[in-house]
Amino acid sequence: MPELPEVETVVRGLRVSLPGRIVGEVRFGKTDFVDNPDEIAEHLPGLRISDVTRRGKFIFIGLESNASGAPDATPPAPTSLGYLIVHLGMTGKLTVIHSADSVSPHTHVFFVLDDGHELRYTDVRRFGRMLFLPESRLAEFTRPLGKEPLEISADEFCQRLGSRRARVKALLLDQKVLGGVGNIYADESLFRARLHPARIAENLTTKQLLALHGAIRRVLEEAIRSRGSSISDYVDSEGKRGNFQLRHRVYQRDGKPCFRCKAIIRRVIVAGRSSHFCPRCQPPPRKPRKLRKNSKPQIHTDKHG
DNA sequence: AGCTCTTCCTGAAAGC
DNA sequence: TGCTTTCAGGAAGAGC
Repeated sequence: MPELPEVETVVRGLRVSLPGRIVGEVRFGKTDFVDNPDEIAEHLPGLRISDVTRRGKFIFIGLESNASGAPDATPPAPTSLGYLIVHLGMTGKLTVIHSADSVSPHTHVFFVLDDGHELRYTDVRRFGRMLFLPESRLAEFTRPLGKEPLEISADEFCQRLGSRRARVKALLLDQKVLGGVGNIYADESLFRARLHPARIAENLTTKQLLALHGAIRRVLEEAIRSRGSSISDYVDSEGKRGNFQLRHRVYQRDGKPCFRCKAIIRRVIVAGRSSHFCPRCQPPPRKPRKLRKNSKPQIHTDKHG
């Protein structure tokens, strides 16, 4: 499943071949995962791809006017007209291949390019999403998105999570809090920070939050260097698999011994997701005492000093 | 505010 | 062998 490192790997690959290309015909198979297929088919042909960027798990393919049409006059500066935005969901793939190459099953969108290639979107389960976003609505689209995990400062990370009463894993998965962390990297980060996924964020010490902030950074950076994790059938824009799955410490290792302490890795459901952890390295939160009618309200000591 | 449940979809794996 | 059932999961929405 593509998370930040996989999406980043795809984006870096697309960045090699897409910028400068002019979009030609757009063809669709199924469109139930596309917000505005008619707009895409109508507006994209003739536009030039300016760049490819990432926000969280979203891929932004920048589109500008093709200013090279007039042979005589000085071409006007290209203006950004908007973005083709793609979320790969669980099984989405974006690949650039020759138009003559065979079409893999479940390929639902074809963007013909001006150099004999096509940008194709393939998605078995169609949990992905695609839309054309005009420049004028960029802010509206990005406003609710969470901070980039590789850019958020330690201070802001501690503030964002430390004030929340939810389980820490639920917050890591919440794309309005952090953009790009999914189930794999949430589990791997929590293991490295030695925090149980069901810990309540508010109850973590500043030291623990800082450890988590650092763990997320290290895990994501290491995974990007490994070109992502290939669980099931993830491949990048050139069809190549990643390698980070070989370095997972807990994800999908339930029943196997912890690399650090040899305890058996366990799997539980937290925040509706399979969560893998070492019961010794990541001790569970203390069972909250059953509240009695006349029990005093619990006072948390201020951990921020 | 935050939890659980449901929905979307398909293929893999388990069950019979 | 072959059919049926179950499960997985990112995100959004409903209901509690």
